[in-house]
Amino acid sequence: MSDARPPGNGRVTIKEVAERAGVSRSTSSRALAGTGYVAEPVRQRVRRAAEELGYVVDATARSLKQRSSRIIGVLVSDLRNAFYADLAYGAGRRAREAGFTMMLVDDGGRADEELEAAHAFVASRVAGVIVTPVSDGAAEFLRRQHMPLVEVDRVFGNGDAVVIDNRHAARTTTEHLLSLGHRRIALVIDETDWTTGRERRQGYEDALVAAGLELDPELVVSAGWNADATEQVARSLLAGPDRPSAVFAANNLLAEGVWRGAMDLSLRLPDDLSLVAFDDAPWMSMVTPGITAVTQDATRLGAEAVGRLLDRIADPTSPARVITIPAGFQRRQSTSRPAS
Amino acid sequence: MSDARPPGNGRVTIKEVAERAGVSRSTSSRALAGTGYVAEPVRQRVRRAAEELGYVVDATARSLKQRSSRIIGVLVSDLRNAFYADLAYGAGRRAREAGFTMMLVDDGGRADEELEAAHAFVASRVAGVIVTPVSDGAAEFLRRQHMPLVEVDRVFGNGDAVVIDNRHAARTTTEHLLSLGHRRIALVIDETDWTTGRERRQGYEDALVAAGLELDPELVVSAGWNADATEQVARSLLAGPDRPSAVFAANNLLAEGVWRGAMDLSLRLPDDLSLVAFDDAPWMSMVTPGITAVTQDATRLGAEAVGRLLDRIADPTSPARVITIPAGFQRRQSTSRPAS
DNA sequence: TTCCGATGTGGTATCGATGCCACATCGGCA
DNA sequence: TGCCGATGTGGCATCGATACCACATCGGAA
Repeated sequence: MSDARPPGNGRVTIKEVAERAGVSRSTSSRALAGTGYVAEPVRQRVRRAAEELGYVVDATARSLKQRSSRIIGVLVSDLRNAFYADLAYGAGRRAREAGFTMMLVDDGGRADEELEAAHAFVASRVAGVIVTPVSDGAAEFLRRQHMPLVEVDRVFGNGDAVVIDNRHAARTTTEHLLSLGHRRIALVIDETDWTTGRERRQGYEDALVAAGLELDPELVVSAGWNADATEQVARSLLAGPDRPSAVFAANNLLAEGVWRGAMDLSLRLPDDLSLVAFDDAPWMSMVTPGITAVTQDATRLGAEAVGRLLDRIADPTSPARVITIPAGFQRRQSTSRPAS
Repeated sequence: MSDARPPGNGRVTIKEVAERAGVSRSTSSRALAGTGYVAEPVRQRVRRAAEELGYVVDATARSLKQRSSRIIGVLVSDLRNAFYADLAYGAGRRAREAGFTMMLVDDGGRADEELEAAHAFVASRVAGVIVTPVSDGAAEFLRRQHMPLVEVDRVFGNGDAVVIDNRHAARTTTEHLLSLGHRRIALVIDETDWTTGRERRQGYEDALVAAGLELDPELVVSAGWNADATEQVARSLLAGPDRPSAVFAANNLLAEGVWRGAMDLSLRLPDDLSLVAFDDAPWMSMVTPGITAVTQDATRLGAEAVGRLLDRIADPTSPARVITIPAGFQRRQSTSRPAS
């Protein structure tokens, strides 16, 4: 308990613990790390000595010797977005359960910062990395460095990944609108270069095609990265007389933008417009009417990714796996049959 | 660029870089780290050799030798709460600007996990720690280990800290309600053992006392940790005939609970009840009517904390400082003069 | 010409933990 | 008595980067 700072520097080392416990350094190491044989009374003595001296193992020294740390790198696009925050939460919790700590970096959706973060992870000799990729640069770099890697939510490479069943969820959601009687259904989406967007768009098209409808390119609108920009896009989409009777927003930020745009135009949900969002957010259950949404368990996504990563670390040669997690569906009041 | 794995293990070391560049290890180290003299052409050559070999410095070895890493530990209570996520975002960004990486742990508001995380930080020899403390255990432990430390949002010790001006903000907020004509103003609060809650309560009382009102203990209601529990508490608070005409909810979760409780009872804002929240959240600007709120710049809070921490690391002996950040106020439609 | 300062060399120590090895004890069992 | 297995010792090497030292070089200034 007392803070002892015997030699030059300051921190207690295992050598002092060993001396205090009256054993050798080897034995202390075994007793503390729990590897190899140690008689119970000796283990007790060592542990007590460590406690009394306030000894804390030097993970940098241990990592150097063992050539890997007990740290997992997590790389997300935007912590301020609840989706990523939840994902990081799930990843961190699962990692801690397994005795790992999380090193978290927010790359702001920028490829250069993503690569820089990957570099930092390798430098820190993390045991593995979870990433919601924005380009293939980081993943490629990490693979070249033989770093265990799991992509989450989106996938660029052909390694391990954990994703939502985007296509299927988008299809059934679109079918929900169709079954209500909608025929002009707009899709507001950000980025179709990514698997996430591509799959969601594909699910949307699957449903329309299956219903025998023509695909109208004008109804697929791409919007930017924040709610403000989307609000503008939504206003022009919804302003005309031939506006769609329903909008499917492909993520929570887009949904917010569309919702605000609709408010600006004094459109009433669901009478004037049906709205459904991919990815639930707290506000969707609080506004009136509540917004129907596809729910993604981001926390689980993060946890599963870490789980897969731990398996990968344990067995570096097993074949790559893509884990698909089903999405949920939360029907609320923002969707109903079209007015006319 | 090509991945070279010459010797036994796998990773490229500085020795190989030195050989390829045709210089000594000392010189390579200086060239790459940018410390000490190196002639420009030599630096170029070394950098190029490192690039070609895909060399990445081993931070564990460097940290061991230098007895400190370029990592900052950040310890928050709940990443799923936007306040902490924003705070972590700000901290991470500021840290990265300074060339540090963030090691993030969510302790779930539990003292035991907090202590465990502090232990992990010390083990990793992080350069310093930011914490939103839930007990004094972790902070005390870190101080005993001579770990640079900054407390954020709440403060337990008497070291460095960065906090919101809670008392003043709570006072002016309460005065806002008083000036509208409210006399029975309830305060729904979680925890008054913490400085945050204590200060907010004090600000609330300051305003009432200054207005010459009696303090009614029945109007100060303590609620739990999540919105669901708060909802129940709010319902019993708001059910009676002598219910308060205004509620001041001391954080965003409490506000959500009170809001839901009011909805359950079909109370209309602001006619039947005025509601104001400490800590703005996205939904507050989206519901109708919008919720008046004290705004805290959590991102700035995190950034300032890291800034203070870096100063502390640079100068371990300077006196402790508490940095107070002003809160903002966002008037919306949930507050108006009482009905009768 | 001489000397200086800037630059670079190689070798060695260091950081703290761990792993390994040859060797020492010791109690108990055949 | 002899030998085994369990346990522990103490010394030394290792992980990779960095710090430091005594020396070497070399171009240019005095």
